[in-house]
Amino acid sequence: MTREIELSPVAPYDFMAALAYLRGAHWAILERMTETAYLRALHLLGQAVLLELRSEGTPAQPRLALRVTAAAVDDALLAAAAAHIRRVFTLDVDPTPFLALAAREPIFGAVAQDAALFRPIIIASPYEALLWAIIGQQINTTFAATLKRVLVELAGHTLVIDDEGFPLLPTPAEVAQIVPAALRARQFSGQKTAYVLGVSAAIVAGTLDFAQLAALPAEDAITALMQHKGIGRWTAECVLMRGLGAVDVLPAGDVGLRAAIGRAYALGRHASETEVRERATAWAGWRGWATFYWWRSLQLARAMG
DNA sequence: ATCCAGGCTCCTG
DNA sequence: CAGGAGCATGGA
Repeated sequence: MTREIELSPVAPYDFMAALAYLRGAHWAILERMTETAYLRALHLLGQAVLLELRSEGTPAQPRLALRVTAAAVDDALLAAAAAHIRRVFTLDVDPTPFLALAAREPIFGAVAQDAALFRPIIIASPYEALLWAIIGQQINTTFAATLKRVLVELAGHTLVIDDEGFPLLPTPAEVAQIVPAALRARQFSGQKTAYVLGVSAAIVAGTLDFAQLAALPAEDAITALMQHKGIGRWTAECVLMRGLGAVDVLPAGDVGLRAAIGRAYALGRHASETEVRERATAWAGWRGWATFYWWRSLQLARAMG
């Protein structure tokens, strides 16, 4: 069964720019981008659902059409799907104050050049953001994408719609049941194996609860996340920023962020964590958004070869 | 081959 | 409390 709903982003909004970003994002292995559409299968309200998003407007007058396909699509599911897409694509956030910050500084202004048309994209769930952060610890993002695929292959299911298969991220319960040796045999280190299985079991047990964390001030949520083995400050900050959409969380120790800033400001080396924090005072209130555009500058550099 | 990747834990001093 | 080893693998 398929139903459709229309979404109106805060204008202006360029959906094609969002698609282009997603095509080059290593973490986006469950998303399928065609010329004009974004497709993604996920669990919503306990159901496996396929979302298909395409543009029906212009950047100046943006309108997006969302098709929701599942065994049964009631009003609640349709509303949940719309809310999900609005959150993931930050359709409801007015970027005006951020644009004012970016315009004050030529170098960052260039990095965030198209922020007027294209806003940060959030990972589909806090759990997926947490998996991506743990997997990505200390390894390059290409290899991290390989490991994420392994997790999906080992424990995930496939949603089949009209003879087409769409991979689903395994649930915490499904991941928690993976035998450690299976991950070790597929290039996971012993530590990553323990961390991924441990946090998944904690979610099943209820000792790690994203709904509770989302209600806390960012710094409290970071502290709470860091109580779990395998979650340091960087991982906690990534979960808030990429999974919960925290607009002002800055992973100042991040190697990629330090590299991007070092290069943009011609330091001839990585910026130090302290230097990142100092620069970031200029983006106060929007440091999470700033990080998104810095990271994307690395993605664009990669695409240039 | 060597160094570095969108780090974390544990152990020293 | 700061600093460093070990983890495991791939890409440049």
